[in-house]
Amino acid sequence: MELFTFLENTLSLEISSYNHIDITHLRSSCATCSLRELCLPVGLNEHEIQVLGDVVGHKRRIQRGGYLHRTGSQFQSLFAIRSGFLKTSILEQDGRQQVTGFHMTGELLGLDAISTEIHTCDAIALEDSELCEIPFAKLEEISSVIPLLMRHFHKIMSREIVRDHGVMLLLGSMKAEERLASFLLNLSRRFLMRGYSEYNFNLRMTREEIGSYLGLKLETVSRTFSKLQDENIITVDNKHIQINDIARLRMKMGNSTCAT
Amino acid sequence: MELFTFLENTLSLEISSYNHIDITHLRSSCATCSLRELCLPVGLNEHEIQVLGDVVGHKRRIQRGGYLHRTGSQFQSLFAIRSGFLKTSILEQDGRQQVTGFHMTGELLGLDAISTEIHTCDAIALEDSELCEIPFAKLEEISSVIPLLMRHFHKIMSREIVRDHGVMLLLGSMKAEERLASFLLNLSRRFLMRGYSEYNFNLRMTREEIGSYLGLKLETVSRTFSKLQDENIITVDNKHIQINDIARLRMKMGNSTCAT
DNA sequence: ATGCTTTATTTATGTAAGTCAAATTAAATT
DNA sequence: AATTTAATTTGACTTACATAAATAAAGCAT
Repeated sequence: MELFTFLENTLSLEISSYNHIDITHLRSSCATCSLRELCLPVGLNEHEIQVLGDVVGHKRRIQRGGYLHRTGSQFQSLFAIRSGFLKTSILEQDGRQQVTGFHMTGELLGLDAISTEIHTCDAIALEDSELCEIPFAKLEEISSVIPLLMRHFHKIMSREIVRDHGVMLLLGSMKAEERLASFLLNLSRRFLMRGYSEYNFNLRMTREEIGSYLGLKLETVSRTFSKLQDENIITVDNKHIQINDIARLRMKMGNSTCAT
Repeated sequence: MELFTFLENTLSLEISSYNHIDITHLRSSCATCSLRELCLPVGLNEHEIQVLGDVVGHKRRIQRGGYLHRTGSQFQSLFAIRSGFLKTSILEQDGRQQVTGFHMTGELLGLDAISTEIHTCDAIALEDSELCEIPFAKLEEISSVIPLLMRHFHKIMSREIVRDHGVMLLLGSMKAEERLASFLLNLSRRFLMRGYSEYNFNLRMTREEIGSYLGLKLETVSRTFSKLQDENIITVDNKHIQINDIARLRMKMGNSTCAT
């Protein structure tokens, strides 16, 4: 039951009506992580869950700093994050780099590679991580016979598009302070959804990686952190962030037009 | 046969091996536009094409300035652009706006709305446009029985994610001149793929809309156009663009590190 | 511990792009 | 064709962020 609560938070979906599904036996298996994202919230029956269980492949461990996949490598599987924290980034010929996302437990990696069956980004673990491999061909096969699974998978892809559009808005029209406020509030919410504190957390990434994601230089990230700290909105201790006044942090994000 | 060439260009896919499919009878029907994007390149058989034809709903005309859909409205269908030119943009409470894309013939709109079944952006015609409605529920239904269609649809969604990541790179790390060069080259390629001149085309959007898409102010867009014109790389006559030296334009885009 | 490397902070200075304002041109409307 | 409205261009000025360089702290191995 606790897991249901967790899932409701993580996925922002109503699953209370699916209490009849016994998922306790899945807890300890690798299937759990992918099922969280892929199957559970959509109310499959016992049989369907079992079918889906078969899709989930090997568990994979990646050490901090290790690559899950590199740009240009062949795509075969999606990866569901069971635990840990990863970044994805694209690298241009000229050395220009852009972090395209930070990813945590329950999220799905590899959606960009479906297009050409070649990975378009590097996925690097920012802390030791565990992933479940989901062979994509199998997933598609099974989607054909479990409509709700297909539907849910489409929603996951669509959600990624919506997220990207949000980042485009951020990069296209926000100032440094607003970007950082958005970023912190986004992390805060995601930690909360996973049962961690929304006010106290450790950043897994460097200032440079934050900067790359937000379209800022690391110095600007650092300076902006300091500024928010001076205003007693947050407390920064190296990688540890404490949000002291989430309301004011939200205001920082909200009205760019008012901000001077 | 000419249509095949067109499709190969448009979709960057090899369809020459599917010459056995007779698609001439589809030409004049509304189905054509959606089939272009959805079905043809993946080599369906006659029967499958017919099944797919049933998915395609009404043709819809939107006048210049008209809305295809608004943020917050209920999602039911994807729309394939049969002709015309549209923009999509998201609008925040505080008035901040971001153009998330410009869309032309053969492209598919509405993917972002699958997630919540509510449109997350406005879609506005920048010139009189014709669209084919594709009820999404039907599309999913049929995907179940035509694996190649499902596969292709997934690739389309994935391609949108890849595109968005490209825009994130642009917004996150390029200078005004590089952004505009990228933008023009992107348009150029897309016009070429549709059989139009790659060196001469008319912009359908205003400087302000370009600026919104590229994270720049309209004055900066205008100034940068003028600068590229001074260097004889392009000729700008209001909305008409002529690319005089595509190689140098590519260089403008390429090496941000070298550019001073 | 000790040094060595990476990461983070801080300050001063420079620059690309934003802002404001005004003139010009094009497009829409009557 | 006349009038209004919107779009574009250009110049002068300001600012937010980048760049650069020096310092400090943290992580990691020896």
